[in-house]
Amino acid sequence: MPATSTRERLVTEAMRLFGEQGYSATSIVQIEAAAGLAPGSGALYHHFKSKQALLDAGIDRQLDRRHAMRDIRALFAGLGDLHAELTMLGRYLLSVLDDESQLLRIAARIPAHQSARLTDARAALFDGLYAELADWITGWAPDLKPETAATLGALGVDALHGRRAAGTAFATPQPGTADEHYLTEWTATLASRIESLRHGDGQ
Amino acid sequence: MPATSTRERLVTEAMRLFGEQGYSATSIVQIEAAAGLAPGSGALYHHFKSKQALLDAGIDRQLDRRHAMRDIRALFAGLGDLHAELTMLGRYLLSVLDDESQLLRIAARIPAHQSARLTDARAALFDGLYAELADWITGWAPDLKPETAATLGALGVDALHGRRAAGTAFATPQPGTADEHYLTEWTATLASRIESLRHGDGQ
DNA sequence: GTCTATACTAAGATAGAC
DNA sequence: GTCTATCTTAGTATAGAC
Repeated sequence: MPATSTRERLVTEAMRLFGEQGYSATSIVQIEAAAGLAPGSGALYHHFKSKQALLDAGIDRQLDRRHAMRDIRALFAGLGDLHAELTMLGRYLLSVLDDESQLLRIAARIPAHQSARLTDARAALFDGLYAELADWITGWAPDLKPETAATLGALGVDALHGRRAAGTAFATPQPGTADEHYLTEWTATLASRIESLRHGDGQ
Repeated sequence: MPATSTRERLVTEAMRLFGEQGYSATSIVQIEAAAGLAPGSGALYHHFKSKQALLDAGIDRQLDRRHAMRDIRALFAGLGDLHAELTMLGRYLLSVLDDESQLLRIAARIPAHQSARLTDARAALFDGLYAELADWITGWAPDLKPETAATLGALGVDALHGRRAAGTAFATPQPGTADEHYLTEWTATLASRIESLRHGDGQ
């Protein structure tokens, strides 16, 4: 990490501290200190108009990263095996949730009305993940009612998110020990439901 | 609601405001005003030593309520039909999450280290719900490895929690329109998995 | 761009009259 | 137990020297 700009360091440290302590509980002084500036000097304000503007910059940076990661999903289409593809899809969904865990942690702690940008970023993430799983399910059970596929997609993503939400309260990304067990059961459960829907179609 | 004590009103209003705005974003002045005391008077401090003590009292009150609700689960044991029992169990789990939504909302917004009592209350709730679903599953598939039952129990509860977590960011308890669809799919998915585990036992 | 110093505001908590 | 008034601390943000 050679020669990052002060502005960049401020965003990085601010988002880290927001994630650990919450937005309002993190002071400008702390952020300045963490970024290597003199704590208490208003040096931060030469880069950002306000604390809110700093948060907005952090959100935008995360959104940029999110866009840069698009179209990875195509990588594991076409294995031809429902169970194998679903396993990879589950792993992928979990990794996305981990990439976004900082933003999710911050969003979870801020009252919804306080930052529309943050609320929107969170909603867009989940809408995307719901749709991703639902689309994949539809590919394997084309005659499924769109509503059923959407609900099952939401259920699958919600389960993974719920799994992370407990650890999301803490700052540490959580050990992956039991992750594999969970993911195995997740795959088996969804696969079982999808299989039964493929035969009893129209549902 | 006749003649509630000032102390009781303070706890009620404080927990409501903590849930809506977060703990640190809610001021003593606001709480006093909401409870019908003169805003800015230290009148609150005749009932509670500090803001933290007020939160603790709110948590304890919720824990008391939780204990008072125990042993309802026995009500829907013994219908004899897996699908029917699971539907009722799902509805019950959702209702518990709704009863606890205020506390969960508050807990989600407070850094974990700031209130061990709150973190513990949250963990105890989920441990209880995980075990409740896992036990029921074990009743229908006795030969299941305890670990598998536990994982599937966690998955089921996590899915319901994830479903509520989106709405949990907001203060409103969320309309129940799509709840039935979700619960129907939840039941079908878990039932499908349990059925398959009953036959391919030992797993 | 970063520093020292400080203005301004709001919060948690206390003292003492009634 | 509740009030008015106030102490103390901490946070956001700004001004001006370097």
